[in-house]
Amino acid sequence: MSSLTDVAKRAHVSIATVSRVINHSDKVVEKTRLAVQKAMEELGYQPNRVARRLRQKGGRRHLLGLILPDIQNPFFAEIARGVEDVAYANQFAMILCISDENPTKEAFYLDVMRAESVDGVILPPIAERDAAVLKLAQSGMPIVTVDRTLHGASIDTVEVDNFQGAYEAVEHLVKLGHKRIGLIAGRANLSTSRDRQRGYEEALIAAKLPVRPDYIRVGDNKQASGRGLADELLSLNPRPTALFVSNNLMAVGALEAIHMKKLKVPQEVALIGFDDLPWAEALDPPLTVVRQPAYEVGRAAAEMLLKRLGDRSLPAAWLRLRPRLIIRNSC
Amino acid sequence: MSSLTDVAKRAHVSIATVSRVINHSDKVVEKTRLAVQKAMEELGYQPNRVARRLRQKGGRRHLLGLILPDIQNPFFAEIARGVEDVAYANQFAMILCISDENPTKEAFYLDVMRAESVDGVILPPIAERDAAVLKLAQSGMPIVTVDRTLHGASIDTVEVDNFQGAYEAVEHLVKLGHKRIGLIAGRANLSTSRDRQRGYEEALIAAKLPVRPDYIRVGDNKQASGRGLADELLSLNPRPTALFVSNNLMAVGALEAIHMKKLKVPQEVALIGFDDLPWAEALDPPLTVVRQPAYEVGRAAAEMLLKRLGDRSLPAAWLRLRPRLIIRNSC
DNA sequence: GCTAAAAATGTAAACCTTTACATTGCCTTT
DNA sequence: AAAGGCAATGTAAAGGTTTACATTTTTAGC
Repeated sequence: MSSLTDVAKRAHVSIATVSRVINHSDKVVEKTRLAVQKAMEELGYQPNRVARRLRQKGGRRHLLGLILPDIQNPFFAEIARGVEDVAYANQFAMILCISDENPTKEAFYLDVMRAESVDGVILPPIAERDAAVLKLAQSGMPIVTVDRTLHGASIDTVEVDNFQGAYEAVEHLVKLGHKRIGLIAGRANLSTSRDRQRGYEEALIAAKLPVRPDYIRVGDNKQASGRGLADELLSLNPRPTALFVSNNLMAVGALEAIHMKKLKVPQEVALIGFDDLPWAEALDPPLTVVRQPAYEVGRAAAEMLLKRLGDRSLPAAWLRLRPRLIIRNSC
Repeated sequence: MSSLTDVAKRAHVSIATVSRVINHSDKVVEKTRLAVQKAMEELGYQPNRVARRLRQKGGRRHLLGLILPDIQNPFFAEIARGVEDVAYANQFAMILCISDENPTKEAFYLDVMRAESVDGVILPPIAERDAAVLKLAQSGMPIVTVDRTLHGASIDTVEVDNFQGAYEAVEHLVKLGHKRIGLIAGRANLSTSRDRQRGYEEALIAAKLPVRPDYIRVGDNKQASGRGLADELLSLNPRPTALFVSNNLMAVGALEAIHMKKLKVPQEVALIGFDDLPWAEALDPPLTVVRQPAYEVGRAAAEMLLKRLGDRSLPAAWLRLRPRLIIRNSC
């Protein structure tokens, strides 16, 4: 692996000049620049990003971090695509780490981000008060939170109107005549879960329907918990005629539970999930969902981060995107 | 951000000693070690990974790269989980990049890996002869290829017996009495696609059935192409009574096409996909698939890489895992 | 208590950049 | 023709770590 020194020797100039050619090619006279470029080419020289980052303090390192709680959730995967597209278009590399909804792991990867000195980090915080994220933000690392709200600091944020999405979903069920609507809520301690639950409750209240605590179960956003809790809800007497499920994976789980109980969808149970799935059409039946614009969330977050990198003094931005109810055949 | 020097000063020792405490705490006497650890704690010291990597040449940098062609494909996402679990258990950070099946992008990220000087890289090569990967491998970077074979170098590999999986799938269809079996093959230029096609053909030949070129379509592994090609195949006259689809996303697409044509599965068309899906149970109908042990592929690859990091002189290892036919209701 | 060996610790160079500051060389002005 | 100014280039330090080698301290054997 050739270094600056090798190039400098070959081009008969100093390393400073080579460095200048690489970075701000202005202060170098044409002839020298060409000689250096020729030497770089001949040696197949590639700047060492590690050394560069060690030296460079606040600069653009063209590296951006994304920490996701669960890569197997298509919602997050779609966010990743959005971020990546913007990053790549701007010659930024995106490195992705998986925190697995595990605070220790998140802290570990936040530290990796700091230590690798990425330019900025995008992440859905694991908890509403996430000390590790806050600490990194306070240390001056540009951070954009997505999907979930973080309390305790003013940080760039892109989120979706979860309340609205849930409200519309439940309203839709009400309009279809459902009076007993169950909720499988998402992990507590997540702003999204709470907002969706609030949307559910308010929609019921607006329809003058009772909010029955026994119709509300709290899951962990995983498929298995959706299955288990749907099973519980559907064993109730009288059982709910409709279920609103607060996340995509749990919705699939609920569907499995319904199939296991051999109930007909939507005749015996209606089902609405939060988050779309690329194969929602192919499910049995095609699933009605509240679609979050996940790709746009990712794009917007990356753009926001890039903007902040350009000007650190910008006030914290807050973008709230609107979800959309996609009606298929499950209710 | 405190540095080695700060810790050294505070503990009244030299930076070398501090470094030793951090790395191989053997050569340091108990008392000193405690003093250093105390100082580190008080200062909240965290080693600077960038500086560390700059210095450390062949050593363990505790950073490992994974480049995946498509994060939205659950198969790859599952591999990522496998790799991540092993990495994390060994205090390695895993950084993940998305090449999007795009050679330019792959080359870009390979360069990022080199430049960030990760300890090693795991990836399914985008093409069978992937010059960029070969070049990086030749430069001494430990590489483990997964899922797909790379020609032109002896490199650690973890793959799945694609031939066998496809053979069993088609054999199963034959046993059920199907005589006209269509194939939606995967992207050309991928070893997996070819092996699966070979399995399909040999199974037909073994059953003394003709291999009809018009029953074979080549897709790009994306959902949309599965939909389109299934539509084409099912418009043929006589149309195939069964489809074997060479990847999960295309299988979902095929399912959509079948639904659009209002054909009954499995009565009118049987369907088998390659790669399982976490929600295959909830599809209409639950999809029969050849399940690849993706998680194990990831785990094995990471373990292989870690092993190689321990001893560079090891001969290239080659692990072939067996897929399993999971019979559900689509045939 | 002295010496030699072993163990612990310290010193300084190296890794590859970037960049402040110094130097060189050329051009313009009087 | 000399001086001053400016543009181009060079020199060297710094960034935080690891590590070969040098030095100091401890231990053991007598």
